[in-house]
Amino acid sequence: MLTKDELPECPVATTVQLIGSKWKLLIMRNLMMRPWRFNELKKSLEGISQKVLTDSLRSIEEDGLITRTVYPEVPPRVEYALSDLGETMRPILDAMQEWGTNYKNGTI
Amino acid sequence: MLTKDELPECPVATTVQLIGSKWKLLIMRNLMMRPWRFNELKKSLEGISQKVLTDSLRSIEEDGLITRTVYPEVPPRVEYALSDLGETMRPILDAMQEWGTNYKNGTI
DNA sequence: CCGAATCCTTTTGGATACTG
DNA sequence: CAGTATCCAAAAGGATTCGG
Repeated sequence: MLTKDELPECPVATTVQLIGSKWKLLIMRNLMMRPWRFNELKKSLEGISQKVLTDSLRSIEEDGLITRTVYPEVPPRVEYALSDLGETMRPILDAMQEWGTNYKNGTI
Repeated sequence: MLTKDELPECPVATTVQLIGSKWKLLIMRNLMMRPWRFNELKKSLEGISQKVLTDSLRSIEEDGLITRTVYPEVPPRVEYALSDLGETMRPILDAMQEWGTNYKNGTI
């Protein structure tokens, strides 16, 4: 979570600070559907390395956007899910999804 | 402008490909208000270097999101403005602005 | 004023090997 | 399965200089 003195003046800049990068946005897009396991995310996000995925997940977890649940099984199972805060970002992802759809359609 | 075979399947990925980076989003946020001059943008975007600003502007210009107009004066004046396509991204930036506002307010 | 070009540092990220 | 650790290559980014 960002502390108060790290928050930029502009609200957009605040948002950008949390999810203004390629992989974080794509991870959030996935988690908008349902919880995902680590390797599931890795397969889905074509081209991402394990390191980058781990780092990205840690970062947005620290920012309180997602939760990480470890199920003590063998083999281990770890699930990533949206937090309540992360859920509030849905309108942003929806807007991006709609724009991308129209763009590909040639509607715009 | 992206060609058809460069477009990813997911609409969000398409959008991310165009504006999924810190500075591009902040540039678009500014241009949502009105056209801006180069040095004006540079002053507004605290911490950006001339090179990064130039590169970012070229990139989103090539993608058709903004226009670049050179006024043949002395000293030269160059204005960057939203294209019609760029204008259609307003809902995305609006969603980010609203989220950032609520986040800073502690409303969420 | 608005860059392009160059050089150089810093950061990011991929590959691999290893672990509970 | 879900990581961590290490090393190294690639890319991004800063500083500076120069030009129309």
